[in-house]
Amino acid sequence: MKGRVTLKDIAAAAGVSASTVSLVLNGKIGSRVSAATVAKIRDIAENLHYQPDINAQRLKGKALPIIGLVVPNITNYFYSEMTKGIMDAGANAGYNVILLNSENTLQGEQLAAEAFLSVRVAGAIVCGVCEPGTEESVILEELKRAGIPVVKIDRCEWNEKYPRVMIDNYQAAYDSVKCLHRLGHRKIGIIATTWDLGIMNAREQGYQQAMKDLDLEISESMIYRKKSYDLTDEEADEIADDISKHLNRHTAILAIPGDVLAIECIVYWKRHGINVPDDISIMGFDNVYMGSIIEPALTTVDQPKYEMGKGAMELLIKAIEGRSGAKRLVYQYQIIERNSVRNICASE
Amino acid sequence: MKGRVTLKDIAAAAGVSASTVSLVLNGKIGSRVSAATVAKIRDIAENLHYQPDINAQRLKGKALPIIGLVVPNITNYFYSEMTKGIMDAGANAGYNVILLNSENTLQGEQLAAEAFLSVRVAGAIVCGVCEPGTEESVILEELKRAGIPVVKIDRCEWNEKYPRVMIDNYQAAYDSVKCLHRLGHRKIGIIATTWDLGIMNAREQGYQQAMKDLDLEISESMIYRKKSYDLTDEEADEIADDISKHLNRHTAILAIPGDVLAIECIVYWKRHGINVPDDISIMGFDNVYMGSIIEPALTTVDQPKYEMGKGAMELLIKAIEGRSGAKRLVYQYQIIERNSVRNICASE
DNA sequence: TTGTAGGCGTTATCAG
DNA sequence: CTGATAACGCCTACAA
Repeated sequence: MKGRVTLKDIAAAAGVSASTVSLVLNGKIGSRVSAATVAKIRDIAENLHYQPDINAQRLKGKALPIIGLVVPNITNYFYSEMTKGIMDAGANAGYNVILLNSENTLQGEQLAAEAFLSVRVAGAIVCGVCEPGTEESVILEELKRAGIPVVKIDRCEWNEKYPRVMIDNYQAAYDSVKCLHRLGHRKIGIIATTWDLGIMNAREQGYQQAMKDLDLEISESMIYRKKSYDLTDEEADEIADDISKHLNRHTAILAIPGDVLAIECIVYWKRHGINVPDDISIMGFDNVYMGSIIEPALTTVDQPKYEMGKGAMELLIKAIEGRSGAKRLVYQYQIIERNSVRNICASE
Repeated sequence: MKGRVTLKDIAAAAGVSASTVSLVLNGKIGSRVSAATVAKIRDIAENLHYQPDINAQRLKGKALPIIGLVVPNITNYFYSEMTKGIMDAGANAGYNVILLNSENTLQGEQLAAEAFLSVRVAGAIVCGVCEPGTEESVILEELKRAGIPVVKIDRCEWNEKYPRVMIDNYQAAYDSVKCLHRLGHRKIGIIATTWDLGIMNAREQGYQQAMKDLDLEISESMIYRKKSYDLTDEEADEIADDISKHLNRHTAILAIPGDVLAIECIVYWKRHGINVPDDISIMGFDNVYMGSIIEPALTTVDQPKYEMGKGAMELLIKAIEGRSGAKRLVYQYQIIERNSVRNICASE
């Protein structure tokens, strides 16, 4: 006794066959079923709280109204906001979301791919892992081979074959440097990563190019690198500490891994008596809610997370339904100037 | 051509029947299939990246390894942390999670219930809505009637029939008042809600009782009520503003709806030149990450969100597998003293 | 040691 | 107007 109400139950209650019930409930009656029967069936279905079994429907060729989503970590506001956009756009179109955290791990992403394959999701949205290896594309290929459309979001290469949703990370970093420059900064350091991630490389290149174009000098000592993928671990403190020991090297730091790391630095510096932005300026990336709360409020590059999520879902739905969509959706970023960057020009 | 690899494909490739493949892949061979066949089948399955269709498996009576989860809003750190606990515990046991936001809306929860019914999830975890009405239980009853085990989390009554995971909200609020009292506060106000929510009522009663037991006076004017469910809207500012206009009424405020609201107040007060904790002390609920970042750092009641999520999932799995589990899992809260509450005793 | 048959809930096709 | 029937992919008896 599983309690689920099936077509048969309704058929039995209505004294008709299951196929008639199916016809009625799917509205596929060109005035072929008597009005009385229709009413009775609808009524019973309502009373019994009938919900079609989408698994059985899928067996008959209908796509499952479920899509898979992998993000590194749902606990991070950046991804949860994005996820909400995805879910909302999905709900509008009747799609539900199976959510998985990859923990920035190839294995996590592999597990997600397997789950998606098993579930026979209608499509998948992937915010990829950092861990290097060609295997990531292998996983995506697997989904593709199985006929599951994939849309990548945030973490993707500017040029690649998968449909993807992103901002122009290169240009955003470029503009960030220009912003710092406009505020009078000349010695601009960067917290970069060792991650094998297109968007991080793009941001770093944007930084390099901007520095070059502005005739500013870069030395290796101004480039700090985050190795671990966790933005709030001891390594964050180490980097913050390292920077604080060389305050003369730079007046401003661009934290390209994102706001969470920038915030971690600010917190660390505060604890150690280093003033932001007087002793050091810092600029983040992503525009996370916390950045507007912390003191000083964080200057950052806003990514329209929610909208990007929505866009990704809409793109995916197009792909699922066989309509062609864009190969690349580029959203506008926006530099939000707050108080974590000192205006050197003004103060002199 | 859907691309999915099925048992048949493997059978064809191996030159055996589908049932043999099924037997082998399910390990149900008491030395009944030849080692060579086994090896061949395993090999082919591997190469073809075969993943069983769990929808088809479910039709055969096996429970879907998918559970449903409704939370008010995944964007809120409290719920995302909880969600992570649920997902992690689920992953350990092979369960995936379909996530839905209710937006604190009965309709949202209804939609979730319908989705869960359609998907035939193996079980559901519900963090209920605020909106009043008996309908919530109707929805849960619907799931139950369909044989879908339900575990409630965070938002539940102390005494009710559903298995549930929570802290002792009454006692936590009671202890919060005692904490404020110990720090020298006597005029203690509260931000309560108008929501029809057991946990909020419990917290409010805990506050009332503690005040009584400590011989402290309560006047209606010390009780502010949040009506909307959104903790960061204009109403939050209105309440903060209202409080700021009557600083003589109270030296401390207990924000029982949660940290997010408390933080909103602090931000508002800062913008308006009111000092926390010198002009007013405030204490939150939940222990959200942001609370440790904001200045002054927020004194609050920690709920073990991640562990509660894990516990809920483990409870649910027991229910799914027919093993009996606890009816109520009560986790320990912990008062975390930071700097948003002034120590009046020390400063005199 | 392996194959065949039936059925899970649904839908589509074809009879009645 | 309505009912059988087959099929989707898988699993389990049972038959060979």
